[in-house]
Amino acid sequence: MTDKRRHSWTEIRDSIRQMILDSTYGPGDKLPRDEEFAARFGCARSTVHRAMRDLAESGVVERRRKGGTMVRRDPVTRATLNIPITRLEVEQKGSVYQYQLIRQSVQATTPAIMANFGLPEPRPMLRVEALHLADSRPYIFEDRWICLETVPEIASVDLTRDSANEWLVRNRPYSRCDLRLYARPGTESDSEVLQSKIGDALFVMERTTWIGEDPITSLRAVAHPGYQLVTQG
Amino acid sequence: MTDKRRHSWTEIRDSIRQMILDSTYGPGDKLPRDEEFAARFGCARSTVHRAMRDLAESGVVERRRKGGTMVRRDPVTRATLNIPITRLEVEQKGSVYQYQLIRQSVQATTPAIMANFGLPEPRPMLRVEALHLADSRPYIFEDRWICLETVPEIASVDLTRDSANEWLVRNRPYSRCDLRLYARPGTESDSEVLQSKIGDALFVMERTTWIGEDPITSLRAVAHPGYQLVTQG
DNA sequence: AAGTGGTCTAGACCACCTC
DNA sequence: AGGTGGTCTAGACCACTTG
Repeated sequence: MTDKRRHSWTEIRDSIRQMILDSTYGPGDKLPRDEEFAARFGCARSTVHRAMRDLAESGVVERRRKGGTMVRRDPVTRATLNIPITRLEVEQKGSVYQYQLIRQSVQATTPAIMANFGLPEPRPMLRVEALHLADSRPYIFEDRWICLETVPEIASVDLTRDSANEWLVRNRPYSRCDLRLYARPGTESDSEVLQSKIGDALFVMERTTWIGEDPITSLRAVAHPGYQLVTQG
Repeated sequence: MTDKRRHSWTEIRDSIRQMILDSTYGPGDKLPRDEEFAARFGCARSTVHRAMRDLAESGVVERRRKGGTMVRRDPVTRATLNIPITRLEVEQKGSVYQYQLIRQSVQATTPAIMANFGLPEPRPMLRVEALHLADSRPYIFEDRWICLETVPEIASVDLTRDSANEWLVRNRPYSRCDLRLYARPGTESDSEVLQSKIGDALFVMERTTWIGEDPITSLRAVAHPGYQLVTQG
């Protein structure tokens, strides 16, 4: 009796991936149309589509309407970073979380922030500097700019109690997020808030978000010495 | 005349997301079944499914068979890191790429590497230390361990010519990848390969990959001072 | 203009998990 | 054991983009 089990999209994805590794289809080659694959595998076109979407998301192939499906010339390793709300990150380590608002004012954007957002002209935004603490020790210092035109409600949030980080994550979805990670030697002003030494290697995360074309927030988060960003996928 | 346009899954996703932001459904709440939503929106269940899958992938909801769909209590920001082959990263900046093999030998895994892989016992692996250069200047130094049982073919690759980075990405798919990012002060041995100064803030990426349960490779990549990891999504 | 991937439908069955 | 999400099918139409 023949195996009448239906083809699963993961099987089909793995078969196609194997053909790519086999060099049946090399970098830059055009793959057969979904319909063609469906006929070969004896499954529905939508099942091939599901498999292809997975390969596209993981960076193995590139798809274009009318253009077809190509094997990517430059394979990439894709990793998903989960960036939790800082309070939860601290609490999940079993530490006590505290938060301190350091400064808050409306200022015109600096050239660096304008560059982050891609704005041609300066714009007044709410600048918030705040410190997150774990077990009463500095954990992350954040210097954040929030666009008042896009997020007017932020003006009525009591930022001495609730962190802008948490309020924004819970209340403002974003459609685009730029991220920049690097190491930087600690400065004198870092040492004041983070209790670090001048020259310490500090881990910095810069994040800028938009909803549609409208800027939401741009922030630079500087972590205490020894901080690690971990992901598993 | 009524609008007969079909509902798109993005519209439905946005509607559901809006209800969550509206607190129609709060953190931890159970959402209606997909079928129920389909009836309300007047669309097929699979369209609701498509919308829900997107919300689940972006960390807004959590789904379980029989358990239903819940609004996540702890919203997370998810960002996808694209980690290209180092050669391409250098070339895309318009620089000239070079590669130098520094050391290569079979050694028993150190406790740190065993911990990365979750191995209970030491195991012989190929250790490769290599330097990637951009315009003749040190770019990234990598210290890599490759499991000879999982990747026996690596023994026949000429690692003086081709980087293990490139060979593995092109030839070995992985099913799991752990990533750890942090900043570290430069040591004396860093300064030898990276032409950095002792105490410089260096950006470090540690990556460990498996295929199924089998270890593939674990590496620590130390970047030159000033390196930035950038993503856009 | 036409070919390709993207989406939507309606229905069926399956697999997992909680109840 | 039963309810829920996950998958698969077959078919249709749509939208993008390239030849």
